[in-house]
Amino acid sequence: MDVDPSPDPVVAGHLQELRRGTVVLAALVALRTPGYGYALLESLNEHGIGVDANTLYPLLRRLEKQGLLTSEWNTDESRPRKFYRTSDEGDDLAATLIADWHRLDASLRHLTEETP
Amino acid sequence: MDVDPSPDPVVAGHLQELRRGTVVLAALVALRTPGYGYALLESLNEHGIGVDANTLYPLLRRLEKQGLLTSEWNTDESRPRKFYRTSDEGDDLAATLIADWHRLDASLRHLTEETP
DNA sequence: ACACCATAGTGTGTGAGACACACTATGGCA
DNA sequence: TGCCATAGTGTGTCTCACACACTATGGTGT
Repeated sequence: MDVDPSPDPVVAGHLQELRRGTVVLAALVALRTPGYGYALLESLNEHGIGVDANTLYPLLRRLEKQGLLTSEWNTDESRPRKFYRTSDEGDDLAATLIADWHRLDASLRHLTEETP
Repeated sequence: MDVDPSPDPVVAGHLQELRRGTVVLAALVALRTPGYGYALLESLNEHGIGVDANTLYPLLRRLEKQGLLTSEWNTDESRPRKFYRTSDEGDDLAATLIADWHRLDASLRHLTEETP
C-alpha cells in the first residue's frame, strides 16, 4: 500500500513534468530569505519538493542570469558559500506563478468535475 | 486591468514550464469521455489550459504510444476524425498526477506561509 | 462550378531545460 | 591522515514544446 516512487519510468516521467515549474516557484519563494544552494536543496526535499542537486544548481545559476535571483559569496566563515536572494523581479514572477498555479488548479478541478 | 499574457519572454517561459505537466493531466482527464484532437484543443483552451495545436497533436500521439490513450478512426461521418480515449493505465496515471498535484499544492502553501 | 477558408491531422526540424555523470575542493572527525 | 559530508562547477544527452510546412476535406460564397 506504499506509494512506490517510480515503478514505471513513464509514470515517473510525467510526475516529473508536473513538478518542473514548481521547483522554480519554490526556489523563488524560499529565497525571499537568503540561503545557499545546498541548504535550499535539503529544505526543498524536506518540504516534499523532490529535486536533485544536478537540477537545482544549474537552475539557480539560470535564475540568477535571468535577474530573478542575486548572489554573493559569503567568505566570512571558513567555508565559502554562495548565498542567493530573490530579487524584486523574482518576487514579481513568484506572485505571477502563484496566481497561475491557482488558475490552473481551478481549471483542473473544473475538468475533473465535468467528467466524474 | 487585463492580465497581459506574455510581456516578458522570461516570465512567459516560466509560466509555460508551470503548465507543462498539467496539459497531460488535463488531456487524460478530459478524454475519459472520448474525443478528437481538434475539439479537445478548443475545449482545453476554453477551460484556461492554454495549449497550442502543434503541442497537443504530438502530445496525443506520445500518450498513445505510451499506452495511456487509445485511438480509433471514426469514419462513420463524412470527415474522418481520430478519436482518443483514456486507457485504464491513463486513468491510473491521472489519479497519481492529481494526488501529486495536491501534494505539491500543500508543499507550496507551506513554503509561502513560512516566508510571508 | 470552383475558389477559398475553417477544420483536422501528419511530419520534420530546432532550441531550451532537466537530469546524469564526472569532477574539484574543503572542513570535520575517527 | 584518510575518509565522508558538504558545496559547487562543467559537460553531455535526451525529451519535449513549439514553429513551419504540408496534405486533405467539407462548407460557403460568387
